[in-house]
Amino acid sequence: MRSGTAEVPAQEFQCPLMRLCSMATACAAAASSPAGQLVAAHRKVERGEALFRSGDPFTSLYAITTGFFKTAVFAQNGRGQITGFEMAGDLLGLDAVASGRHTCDAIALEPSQVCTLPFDRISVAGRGTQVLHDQLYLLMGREIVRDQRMMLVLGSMTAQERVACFISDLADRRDARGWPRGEFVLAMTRGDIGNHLGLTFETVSRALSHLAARGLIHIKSRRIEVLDTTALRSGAGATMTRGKPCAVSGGRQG
Amino acid sequence: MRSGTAEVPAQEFQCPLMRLCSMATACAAAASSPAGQLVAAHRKVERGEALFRSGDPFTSLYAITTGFFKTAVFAQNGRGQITGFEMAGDLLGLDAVASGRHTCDAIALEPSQVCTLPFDRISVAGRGTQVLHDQLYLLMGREIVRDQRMMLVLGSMTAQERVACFISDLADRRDARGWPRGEFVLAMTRGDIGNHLGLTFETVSRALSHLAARGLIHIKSRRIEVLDTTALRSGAGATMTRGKPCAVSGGRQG
DNA sequence: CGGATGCTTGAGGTCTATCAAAGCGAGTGG
DNA sequence: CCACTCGCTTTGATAGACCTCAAGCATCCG
Repeated sequence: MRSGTAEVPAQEFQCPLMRLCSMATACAAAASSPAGQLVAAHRKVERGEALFRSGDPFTSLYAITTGFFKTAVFAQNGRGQITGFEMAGDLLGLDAVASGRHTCDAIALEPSQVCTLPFDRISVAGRGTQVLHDQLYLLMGREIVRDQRMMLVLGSMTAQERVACFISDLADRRDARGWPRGEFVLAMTRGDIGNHLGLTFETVSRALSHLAARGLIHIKSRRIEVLDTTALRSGAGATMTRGKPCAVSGGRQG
Repeated sequence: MRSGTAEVPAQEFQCPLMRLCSMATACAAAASSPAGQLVAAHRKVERGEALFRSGDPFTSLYAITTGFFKTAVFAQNGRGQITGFEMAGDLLGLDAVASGRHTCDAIALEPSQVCTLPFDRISVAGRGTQVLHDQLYLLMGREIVRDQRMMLVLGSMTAQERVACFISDLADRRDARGWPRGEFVLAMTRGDIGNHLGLTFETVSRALSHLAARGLIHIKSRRIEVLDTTALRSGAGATMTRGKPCAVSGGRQG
């Protein structure tokens, strides 16, 4: 009920972490405490505003109900790396579980709305029931798998493959939410994409143009149309030199 | 015996996840079940052997007591990416929490020994106490932070910086275990390092040679001696063109 | 001792970064 | 409403970092 009041039914999520939310609510109810105590509040984040920043104390997890975020970690020298783009239905804040402080910035790319989930209360509520813990394990485990997949992209793919993967990943995530996967509008700049993929914005632009020239996608600035999902997903290897079946010596998998 | 491993008591851990182990034991005891039920068994893994492989069903977490592992994820096309090198005191298997199946291979680089922690039993044991859950959250959270830091390395550093970071990270991790951080023997090949860092083994070799020429380290094949920790850690930017304070446009925080 | 595997180093090619300029779009103010 | 500005995008030319190919050496092991 929590986020069911807004006006954009198509692109909005009732409660992105429905399971977690309802679990939490159920737990809270079971513990005879008001549900509102667990799912504290909805918070609006303006475009360009930070939901939290690296170094901020860890208070809550945030479930995105509407909008789009980017998360970025930073090195001492100031260099930054966008570790991911999160959309409605995604969870933000898991980076802070370990140290009690956030290790990345979360910045809204669009006017967004999140559902605040105070972590300590989740913990307390979960004490009675295993379900909540299981759900959190699942979410953290997914984050680990996602990050490792990203390492594969960054470590072993050419520019064009990275961009192709990026687009097809976005499409897949939209699909998983029941949104049209064929066409959409990018919420981030070429610069952001490039940073995320370890490329410059010019290279991203060129890669997109090239993918379009090959007929895999159609682009008009931020507007993307996916024409050949299969080719995109397969990495879209084109004039690739790299990409030998290679490696990881030592094991099998020659 | 290859790299001076075995029979060196200094390099061994009683139980790497001491906290988790003892917690588990305590919990089990509290639940009036034999402790041996939680920490099932110690298992030996030969050099080159897999502790588990991608696709294997998730049964346990593994705490390394002795030895060295590499973990690698694979793409459909067979390309692999080494996501990390794990040493005594590290935990293996968190990749499988989300899906119930392992998403990477874990291969021993040395004769190793692990402590098996059946996950379902941990869950059950944790039902009563929060401590065990907290410990697991901590460990998973650390994995997330580590992976994201690796994304920063892969996405924004030059070859030489990556190698410098790699070496200094190894040194730090040895230090954290009370081992001499100044000199050690690499358990992995140049090829493995290169794969992990998104480079070729030739480039790794050259980068190491260059770092040695600059006096930051001393190398003799696998034997490493760290001479200038500070310079190494600072990324060791040398003839770097990349690496402007740059980025992550969009938000502000120029 | 010979073979195998891994490491080093060199030469040349290629992908991607860098530098540069022009087109486009959206928001602003006159 | 239009000119203007500013940020984003596209595209080109050039340079540089890293990969590829290749040969020689070191180390390990049967």
